[in-house]
Amino acid sequence: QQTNSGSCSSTVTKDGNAGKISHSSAPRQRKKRCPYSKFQIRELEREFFFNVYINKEKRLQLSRMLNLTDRQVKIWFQNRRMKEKKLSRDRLQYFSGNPLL
Amino acid sequence: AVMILRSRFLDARRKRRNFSKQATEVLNEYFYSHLSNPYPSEEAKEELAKQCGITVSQVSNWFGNKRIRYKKNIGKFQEEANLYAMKTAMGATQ
DNA sequence: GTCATTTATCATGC
DNA sequence: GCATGATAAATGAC
Repeated sequence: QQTNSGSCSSTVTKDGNAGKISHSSAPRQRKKRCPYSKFQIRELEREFFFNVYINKEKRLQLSRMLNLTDRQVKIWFQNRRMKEKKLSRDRLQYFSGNPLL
Repeated sequence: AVMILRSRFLDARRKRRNFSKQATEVLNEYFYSHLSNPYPSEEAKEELAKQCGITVSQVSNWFGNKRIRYKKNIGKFQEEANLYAMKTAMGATQ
């Protein structure tokens, strides 16, 4: 597929909320979903294979290497664990209807 | 042999198939009759899944997609909403 | 931490 | 060409 182009690059620009103290009706919007690159996914999956739970040090290390925030890495592991659980459920259901076992 | 089953499993997961007309009918009936709170409980999801011949996850997916797409363009679903409102009204008076 | 969601994106059907 | 189902980021309840 395509590699991530400019719109999602999380290079240095963090949340652009510098200076604005406009409280009350602050329309701070939800962060736009930005699909990760193949390289990012590969590295995340590699670490997930070693340990499903990642510690703080490796998380910081990974986030720097992949140009992601530690929050993003943390959430990726949470979602990945949920995905693994669902995969297990689906496998069980699929093979329990035993087609050819 | 194991590899074949594994690949078949992966393919079955990825290939999308539209639900049957009856299944969509059942889901829409529930959705529009609970339009003020279209969040079926876990038990309701299981019942819907059984009626539709699909999994609970598929029911959750359907409601997730339906809620966001309805909210995003209510006008497009107005006709459909009226249809099912009429349908449930007919069922209630008989 | 889990887990049901929201939202955008992907992949397919037709 | 969009409609539709499934999946991938992101949030929030608990």
